Amino acid sequence: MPNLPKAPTLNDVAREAKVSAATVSRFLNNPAVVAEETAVRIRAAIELTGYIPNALAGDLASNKSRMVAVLIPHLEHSLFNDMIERMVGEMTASGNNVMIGLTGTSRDRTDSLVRAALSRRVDAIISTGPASDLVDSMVSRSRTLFIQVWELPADPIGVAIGFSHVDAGRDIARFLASRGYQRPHVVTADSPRAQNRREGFFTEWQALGHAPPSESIVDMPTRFGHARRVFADIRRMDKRPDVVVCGSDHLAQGLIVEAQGAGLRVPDDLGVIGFGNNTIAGEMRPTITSVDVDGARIAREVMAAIACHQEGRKFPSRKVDVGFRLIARESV
Amino acid sequence: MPNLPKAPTLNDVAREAKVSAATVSRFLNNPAVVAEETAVRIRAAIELTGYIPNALAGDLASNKSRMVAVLIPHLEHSLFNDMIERMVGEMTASGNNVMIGLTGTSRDRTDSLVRAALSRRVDAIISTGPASDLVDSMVSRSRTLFIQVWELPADPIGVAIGFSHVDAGRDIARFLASRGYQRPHVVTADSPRAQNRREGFFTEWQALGHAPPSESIVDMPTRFGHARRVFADIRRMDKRPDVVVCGSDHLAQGLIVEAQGAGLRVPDDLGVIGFGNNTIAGEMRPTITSVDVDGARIAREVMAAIACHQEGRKFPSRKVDVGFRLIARESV
DNA sequence: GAAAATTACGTAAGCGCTTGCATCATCGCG
DNA sequence: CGCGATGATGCAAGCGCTTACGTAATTTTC
Repeated sequence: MPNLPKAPTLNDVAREAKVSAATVSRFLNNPAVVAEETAVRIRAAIELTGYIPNALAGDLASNKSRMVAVLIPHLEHSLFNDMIERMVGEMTASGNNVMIGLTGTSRDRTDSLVRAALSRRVDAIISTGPASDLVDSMVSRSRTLFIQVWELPADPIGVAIGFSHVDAGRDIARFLASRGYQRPHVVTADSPRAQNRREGFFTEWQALGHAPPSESIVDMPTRFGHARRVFADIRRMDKRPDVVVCGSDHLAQGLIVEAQGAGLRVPDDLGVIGFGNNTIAGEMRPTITSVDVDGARIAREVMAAIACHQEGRKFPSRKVDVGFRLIARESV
Repeated sequence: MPNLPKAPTLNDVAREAKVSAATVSRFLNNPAVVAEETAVRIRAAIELTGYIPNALAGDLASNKSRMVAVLIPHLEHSLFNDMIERMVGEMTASGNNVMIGLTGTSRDRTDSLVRAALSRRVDAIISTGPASDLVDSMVSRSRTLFIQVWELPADPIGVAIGFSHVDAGRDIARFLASRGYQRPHVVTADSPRAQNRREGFFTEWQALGHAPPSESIVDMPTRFGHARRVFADIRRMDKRPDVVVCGSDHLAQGLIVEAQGAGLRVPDDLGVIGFGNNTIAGEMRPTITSVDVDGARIAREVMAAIACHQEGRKFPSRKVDVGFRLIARESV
């Protein structure tokens, strides 16, 4: 850290270019409005001074931030990484910066991250988690757009872009029943979404005339490493399940490894179904049957919602159901 | 979006609490300096108005931002996620917000993300990638601390916290030689770090009197899915390798799956060694021999460097070598 | 009990930008 | 040729905070 004099400001550039600060500002934000010869001088001055605009000042003055906050539970083993990666990429491309927050499963942490985001006057907060009343009240007093993704709450705070996890659970149940499975074992993580899928599955499975499935609970996030314990649970049971319903493809992968390690063949001796359609689902041997969620679509809708919001228009719908697709592969 | 009147400001709170704005500001930044009875009134006023400080204004006035930018190539399949997750967690805990940037492998993207970060006057930029001259010049004119992690450039721009990838490659070579392997196959990604490890491996392997290893090149990031092609490469060779050196544990995992799928036993028929000591390395069957990098240590050092910088002290060293540990497990 | 130190708070000058309004040429057009 | 448009720029008032400095009241010290 050399002992720098002080970062050049708009005024320094203006003086150098022999124009007013206002003109430089206009040049920066909308080059078309300044005369070409002036623009040339300004460009030279910027080059010469090494000027980098102070976004803090700019955002304060213009009352907008071109920043978006993304709140997710985890980075490692996250079902959302693919979608997040897309969103972050597109946001950056459209000139927004992304502030990231890891909420874990703690409500307090979420609250304080929302507060921090609001404090920086982000244009939007994208959240994968449930929102507390506090979040609701903070957000609704603000000018920030709150976007919930990967689920569809009954009455979203701002905009929700996702799908019904209950329906996903239901469809998995139907699918397994159609394949003739008799004794599914359901692995559920301690998250609202996973609970919803479980509920959808259990309800439908029993509606189809079966006995309630056996189940295991794992903590968040649903990882590869949980497989060992889950598999042990299964081996200990009197009536062995014939298929395992997993909350993520990584867990499914783990189960396949465990099963094979124990000499079982997948799917012949034990079926395994994942969730999220992670790229590994199609790459594993056997390939993993999974539920695909169109992360790219979600990202696009999110971008559209943000664009609307930034331009002052209102996003057409408060809820966008992007659906899901069950992808049958080899593991079931 | 209700048509809100306008967010409450410090002045609104001050008026409500019947004190000056300065006092409220002091209360917010250093509660100890205001009298308790005043504090009570201020708290009530904040509660009543639903005031959320405007960090944009605060940061501008105080010329600090309590924001840190983290630049990584990818979110999916990243070797760094574990470290990043830790860092983000600690930063948030210490009151810093994190801006995230995905650089991919593009230098331009990196440059513009650095510019964006500087524009927001972040306190520090943490980067896992190589830094261009442009980055160097932008950063060194600024008051922002540039921290390179996971590697140790000869002459870091700011502070570097990492280890020698050449040494890691060398140690892997020694280890495999000591285990009696004869024909390693090296899988290298198109990244500077991976190249360094490759170089270290090749140099040492040949110094030990062996013929140069065979190799495959994969693109970034080094994923599970690359295994299929790499394994095909291997099967096509006249003299089959007896061990595969992978750039990540995910790739190693993929190779194990492929090898087993082809009826080979790991490690008896083919050894596999990973890199990064991801949690799956210890959970896979067989468990994966890998190189552990102490992400927690890196995160701590990063935090320390940032703390120093924010408090105006200088960080004791420009380079911190956190080393690495080869962890022998079952796959080799 | 007076001087010195301390505590609690207000005043006001910025921080570096944006933007509505005013100004002044220049230009088209009847 | 005169006048409203149009275009390019400057002026100056903020945006919502922080903080050096100053002041008045209270406490300490000898």
